[in-house]
Amino acid sequence: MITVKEIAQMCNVSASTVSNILNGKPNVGEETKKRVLEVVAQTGYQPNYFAQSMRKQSNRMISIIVEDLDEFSTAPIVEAAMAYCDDMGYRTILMNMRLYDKWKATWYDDDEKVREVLKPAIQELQSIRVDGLIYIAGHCRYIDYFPEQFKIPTVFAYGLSKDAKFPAVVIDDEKGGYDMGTYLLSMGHKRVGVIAGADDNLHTKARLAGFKRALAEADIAFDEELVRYGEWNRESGYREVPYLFEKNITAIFCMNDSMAAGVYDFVYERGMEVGNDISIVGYDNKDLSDYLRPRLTTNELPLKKIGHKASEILIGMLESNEEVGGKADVIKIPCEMVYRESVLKV
Amino acid sequence: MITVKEIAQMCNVSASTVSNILNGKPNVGEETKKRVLEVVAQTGYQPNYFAQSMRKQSNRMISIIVEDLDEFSTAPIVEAAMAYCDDMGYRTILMNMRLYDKWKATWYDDDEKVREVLKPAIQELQSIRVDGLIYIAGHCRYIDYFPEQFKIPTVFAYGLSKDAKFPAVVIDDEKGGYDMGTYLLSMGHKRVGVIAGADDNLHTKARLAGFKRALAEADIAFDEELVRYGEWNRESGYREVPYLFEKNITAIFCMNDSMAAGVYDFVYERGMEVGNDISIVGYDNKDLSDYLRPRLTTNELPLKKIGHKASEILIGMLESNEEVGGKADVIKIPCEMVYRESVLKV
DNA sequence: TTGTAAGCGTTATCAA
DNA sequence: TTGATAACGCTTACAA
Repeated sequence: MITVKEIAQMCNVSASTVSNILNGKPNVGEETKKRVLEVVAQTGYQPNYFAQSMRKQSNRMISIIVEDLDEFSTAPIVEAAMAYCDDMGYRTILMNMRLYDKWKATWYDDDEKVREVLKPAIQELQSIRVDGLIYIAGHCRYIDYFPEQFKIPTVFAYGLSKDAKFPAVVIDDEKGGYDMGTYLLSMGHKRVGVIAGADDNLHTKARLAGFKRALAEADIAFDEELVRYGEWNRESGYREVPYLFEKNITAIFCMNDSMAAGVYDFVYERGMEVGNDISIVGYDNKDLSDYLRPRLTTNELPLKKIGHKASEILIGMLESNEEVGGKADVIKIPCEMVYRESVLKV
Repeated sequence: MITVKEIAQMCNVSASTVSNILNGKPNVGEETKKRVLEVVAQTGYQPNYFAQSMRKQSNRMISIIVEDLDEFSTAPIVEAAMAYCDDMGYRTILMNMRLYDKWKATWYDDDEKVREVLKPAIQELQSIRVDGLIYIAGHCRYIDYFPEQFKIPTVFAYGLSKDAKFPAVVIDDEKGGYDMGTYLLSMGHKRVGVIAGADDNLHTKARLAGFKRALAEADIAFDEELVRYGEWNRESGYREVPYLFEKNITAIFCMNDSMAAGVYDFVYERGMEVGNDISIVGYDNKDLSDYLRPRLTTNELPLKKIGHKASEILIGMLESNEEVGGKADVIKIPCEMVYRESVLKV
């Protein structure tokens, strides 16, 4: 690989002159400048990034750690985060823990498993001397994998930090649940069943809280009997919906699109029609929601916004250089309702 | 940040001794070794990666350039490639050109646009002194964006290099078209319409060629009139299918799942039933194919395998250190048929 | 068994 | 306006 020294020799100047020119320093002769730039262009010379950052003691590098790149919510967040970092002149380095790929859902309750994978990743971060870290969770929860002494400026995205000193950017699930509730109410549905996710899940709790708030505002009593808990997948939607049908409901709020699809399966099997005999809404606005028939009304996850905001906060921290004292912010980004044809006005 | 020097001082030894211990060199006293390792553990010292690779003149780093991380086929390829690189002890650095995000489909015919984005990425590669590159295309075609003098060992994935010196790993589209053809024939369909992608697209051409081969083997004449060309999206499936219905076909081979979904839309509107009045197959096995009703028979893209193979080839090149002479291999990975309920046996 | 010194490629400082 | 020199943190050859 060609170096400054060689460029310098070829131009009959010193290495420092070449460096000065390349770094746009003032006080360089027009003549030499032209000559050097020409040679640089000809040779395709690129300064060695390692040498540069070692010397400068700064590398404008941000690491993005994801729990699984293949999880549906992750790639858009990453894409948006990278876009912003790029624009701000930061390099990004993506580390993929492949948690789902390795263990399906069995790591959820096993912090030790995650710590084991995260440890080498963190070591690498420290070894690379990244300026900051964006940790992108696969699903929302309190995350507590980082060692006490972890000091790299970090922002959490799509998940929360147990350690309150780290900022986090998450979905506004409460508002999402509230919006769904008000919408169903506005369409005249008074007995609304809910197929929630796991009952101790943060998404579940917040969406349910918002839903209750909507009911309360309309002076409708919340009935715990109308809530069933699934595992976010199609099968559990299919499995739980019969219990709801026994309760005389006219609409079902599924807390994600996959479970809604399971409900569609059941409704179809019974020869009924969604958006007619029963109204259904989902959550996420995954691709599939537009292919169900009738198309599913749902609440779109603001994934790109989350990625953007997280990197914005991180870079803000890096550039302001303020000591992160005490409790950091938790930013909640609202979802956006997508109205389609799965809800009947009654 | 703590350095070897400081560790050395704390242990009353020299920096080289610390380095030797950390790098598992022989001829170090058990006693000092223990002491040093202890201090290293206590301080959480991590060697500076930049200093290391500068000194060692090697960094075991592979870059992955993607045209768009958000394109459905990309993340799985990346995930698999990263997994293999990890296992082999290579760091990966992902660069996302965000071509679709920036320009939708308008860059397809505009090589200059792409070169403009690729150029800084390549400069960065060279600046980081990566050992190798995996270029992941957003869709299959001949790629010709790299400068003449580009010398970094490179493998293409999901796309081909115009410059024959670079190996490529792509889908075996010809076999995919053939498999679809034989399957439909085996189900008794003799007049099969085709909704293809853009007519100059490599996927289109190869899948059509395979399809023709299947027909030929069954002694059925290929009828150009039964082929319509779309733009890979739902709308074009919907738009093109009426022409096919005029031709008395009993089945339709859609060259991707999205166009198949458009055909479903049309069939549904006409009050007919897929898998009964008309048989339909797709291609890709995107999520949506499992949510259409009836579930869509399709051909699964071997994305993980492509990512794995591409990195395997690249690392093979790096470790064998052979000069890449002349023409490189193009590896074709077969798709896997996914049989569901959208085809009627006649 | 351990330590000294040199060098990887760059840039900042300071002197010419 | 330019150049010599030192330093970033690490590893390695060689000397002790």
